[in-house]
Amino acid sequence: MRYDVLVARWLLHVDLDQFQAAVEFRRHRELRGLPVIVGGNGDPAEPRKVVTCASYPARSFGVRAGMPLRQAARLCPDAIFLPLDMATYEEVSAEVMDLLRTFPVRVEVLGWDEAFLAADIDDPERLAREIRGAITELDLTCSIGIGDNKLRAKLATGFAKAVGKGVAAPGTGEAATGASGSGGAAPEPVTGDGPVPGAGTGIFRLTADNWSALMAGRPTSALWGIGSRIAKRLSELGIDTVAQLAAADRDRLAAAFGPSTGPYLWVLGHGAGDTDVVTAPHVPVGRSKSETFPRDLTDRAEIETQVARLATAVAEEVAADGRITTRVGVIVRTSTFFTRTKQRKLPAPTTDIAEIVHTALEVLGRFELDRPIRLLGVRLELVPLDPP
DNA sequence: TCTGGGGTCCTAGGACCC
DNA sequence: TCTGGGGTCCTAGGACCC
Repeated sequence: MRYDVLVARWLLHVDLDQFQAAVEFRRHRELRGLPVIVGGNGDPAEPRKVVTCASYPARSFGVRAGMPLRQAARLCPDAIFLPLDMATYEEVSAEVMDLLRTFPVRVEVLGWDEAFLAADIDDPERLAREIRGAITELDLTCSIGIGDNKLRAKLATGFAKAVGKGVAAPGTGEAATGASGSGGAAPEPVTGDGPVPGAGTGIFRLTADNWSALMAGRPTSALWGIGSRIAKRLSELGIDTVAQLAAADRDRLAAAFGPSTGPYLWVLGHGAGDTDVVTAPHVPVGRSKSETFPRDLTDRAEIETQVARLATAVAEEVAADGRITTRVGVIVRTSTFFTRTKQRKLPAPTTDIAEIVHTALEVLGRFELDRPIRLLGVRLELVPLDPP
């Protein structure tokens, strides 16, 4: 397979708005404009299930992705709760990606509701408007960030997202809630000098020209790749803003974060980044299956049964994909939310489901298992595919 | 009201070998 | 009864992202 890595003039980041909720609105038009919350089995009373996507009206009640469903139900008692429907989201996502590929761009799929596009054109805003129009035809909406690299295009989308609809601009402190379609509280995207012109209109351009003006004063966590932990460690070094990160000493960052991560953080501060758009389908390096149980497990036999079940399920999926397993890992999370992993390399790569299950149980046997267990998981690492 | 599920990549330490 | 340094493989954990 040939990789398209031609230098592109513009990078576009296309991000579907409130994706899972929007998919539900497509088939339940009567729900449009209502507070809809998608997550779990659609039962707000179910413990240990969380919000995957909340419609904008639901967000106005403070409902956020990653929040327990029961909490969402308290914040927004009149919300309509719907179960996750992975198969449909996957179908709609493929429909959107196929549509994007009809434009004169190269498409790199980033998730169900996101893609990077590389375009060699003169007027990226015009292209973005055309794409938004086409997406509307699918009964969906999207925001589009335009940048001179992927990082800036991705961050531009944050400025593009509609203000006041529960979606934060970059740097408003709403880093990674851990779910797609997540949006934070919605303060005005400001730099300190007031609102950003053009923000919230669905399309926004962020390049070297306006990088400093828009990003310098924002917290480091506004950057794609800096989460709360690294932001905190940077803060301990006296680095709180993007401008301070850009001005930081690279050797100092390397000493604090490692020879690869340190300099990478410095690069992020400058807004530099990749421009490669890889159109080749993604080949996963591993596959896992995990489950948080409604009630903690304490019975050893039950724990073993569940691990065997998860191992069987994930091994069958891997086998169906024609992939070969090299390592078997087990994840155990206790009721205290302590998470531990152990893994073992197989003597030889295998497709044998019984051997994988047996190994998972062997790995499980190395855990203490002296506390109630809330989650079990099995992860398989796979032999890389031969290059075509 | 406690905190989902599925991924990727990086770092660090110990074992082992030369 | 010593001592070094490099390279690679393996595991555990951390951090981030959708």
